[in-house]
Amino acid sequence: MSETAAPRLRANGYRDTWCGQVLPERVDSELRVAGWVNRRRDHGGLIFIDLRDRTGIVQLVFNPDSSGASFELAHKLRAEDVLSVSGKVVRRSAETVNPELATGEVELLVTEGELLANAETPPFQIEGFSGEVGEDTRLRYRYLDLRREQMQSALTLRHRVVAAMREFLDGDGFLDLETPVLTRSTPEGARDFLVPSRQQQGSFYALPQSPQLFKQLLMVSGFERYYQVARCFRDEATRADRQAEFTQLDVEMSFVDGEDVIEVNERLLAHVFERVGGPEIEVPMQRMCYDEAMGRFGTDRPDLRFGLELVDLGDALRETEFKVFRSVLESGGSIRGLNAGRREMPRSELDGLISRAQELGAKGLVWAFREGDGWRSPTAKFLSEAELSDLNQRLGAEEGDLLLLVADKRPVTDAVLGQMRLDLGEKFGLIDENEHRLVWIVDWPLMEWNEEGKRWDPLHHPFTAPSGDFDPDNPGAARAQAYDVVWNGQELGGGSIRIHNAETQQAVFGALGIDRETAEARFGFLLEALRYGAPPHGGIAYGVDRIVQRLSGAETIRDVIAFPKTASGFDLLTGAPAPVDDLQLRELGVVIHKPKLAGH
RNA sequence: GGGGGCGUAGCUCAGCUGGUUAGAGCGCCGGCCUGUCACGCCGGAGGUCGCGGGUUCGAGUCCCGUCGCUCCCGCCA
Repeated sequence: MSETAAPRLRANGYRDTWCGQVLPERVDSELRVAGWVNRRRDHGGLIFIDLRDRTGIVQLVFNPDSSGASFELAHKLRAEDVLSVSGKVVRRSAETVNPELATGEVELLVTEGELLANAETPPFQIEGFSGEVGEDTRLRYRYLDLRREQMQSALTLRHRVVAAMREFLDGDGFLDLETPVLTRSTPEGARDFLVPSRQQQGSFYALPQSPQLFKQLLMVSGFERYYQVARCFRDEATRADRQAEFTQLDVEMSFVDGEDVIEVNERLLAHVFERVGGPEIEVPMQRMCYDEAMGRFGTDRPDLRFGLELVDLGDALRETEFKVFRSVLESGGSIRGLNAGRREMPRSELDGLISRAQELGAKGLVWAFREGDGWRSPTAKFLSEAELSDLNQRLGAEEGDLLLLVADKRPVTDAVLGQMRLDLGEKFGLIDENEHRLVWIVDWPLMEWNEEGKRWDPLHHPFTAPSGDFDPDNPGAARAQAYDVVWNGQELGGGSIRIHNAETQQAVFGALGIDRETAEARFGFLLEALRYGAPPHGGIAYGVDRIVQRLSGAETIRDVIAFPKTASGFDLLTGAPAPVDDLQLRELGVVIHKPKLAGH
């Protein structure tokens, strides 16, 4: 259970030793331990209690001869009662050693015991139950769920990760500085959590989506190297790897270029992984251009542990008679595909792939098995022999290989095939869980065209510095001084060099469709600060929860957060969010038009 | 906002094509038990089948609505 050495204990009336430290070298010594009753085995004339604290479990033995009055106590003990006992450490006879237990060679022969607290029967068994308790029950009684060894380990690991981050940054001259949690709403990006102001009725604070602007201001202020373990808030739907409230390691440095930031961060990651027993990191880490990542994997966070790479097929179909492909190519779209390898797949599963492709935004999916020089596929009859043979060649198809093709606008083909590649990689067991691939994604576009909104959106955020001069008339051509670090297909962190002069910042705002007045109203303080001597600066932000999730092997981010919320944002333990009384609302000047009572 | 899955004892689940008294394992309670470690043995209690409505002679089962949990899509600069 222990992830760190237990701290020294001052001997007191309750205990002088941790449960996990009742080890063979203590045989014959008298000691006192305290903890929770993990399990009791009452044999009538002999009672065994497994006593648990955060360091582990030790077996207590009560018998009428040596335990005296505490024998009667032991008989009444129930699961999760809190107990302090003293006694003598004795070696177990060879046949009663429990090799499953770190303390299994010894046991504590109890002479005195004190019941510190009675426990009601817990709603679920803390230990010794092989099934998986439903998550809502776990969250409703999270303080009990957290007693489980798995959760103790996860949160201890989380502590160690954050401690290692601090240790590294402290040693490298970074200052841990705090920034406000009550801040200003910026309507771009994710929805803000708003906090009504009592003193300025009708006005609202917003909880920060990140400390981005404040850390830039700290650079203007000359702190040069800053970090913060910062709680961030986004009022968006949650996912297995997303919570509305999450923790970020936020880092910013002055007088640096992208290489400097990457160098520091490679050392940071190597240090953290080394400290917590994560996979070894080779420095310098692999780098991949954004365009290459999109081209080969259809995503800006590629999982490099397996192949199934995407292939451009448009050139093989320039002259095609197949109307579907033809119209896509004529309207500037792309045809891309991947070779899933030699797979048997019944028709029902192939239909499932089509549904999945449609769910991901494709209009359809072409599947085919290479057969001779051609295809076995419903689509084969629409394509010429030459085209089929060319496609087979481009996809590296061998006899029987399953080929998947999507025709659409480039972002759609990438998104669909990129996700299907991951689905298939998992389905076919192509991912070696022991392999770890970290990669920097570099050379990003600064902006991408938002077809729906008919405007340019930043790929990172509007404060990212362009590479070289920025041409406001051709924003799509601009590249960004940005870098994301990706681990096995998950983004651990992302950052950039920031714009450090007001003119460039204005020009970028302009290209993003934020006019001068709006920019002044929302970001005037930043533009102003940039005019007072801002050093070149940049940094990065890491998703702490995701890093810990990965390191612990947890299925969801919720398993490494002490008190997470459900998918719909409820805290099942406290009942938040909850209605407030009218007086509070009146003081805030808030009027509720449609009171929606929580169904909790 | 949309789609899928789930909701039956404290927990994890089974419950067929609608049918008579809704089951199992664990836990819990009582008894017995001096070497167990998922202790064992005997006995027992425990159910608003999420909630509301409908169909039916009859609903855990079918239909509609609703609430909750979860996964996915949208969203997440």
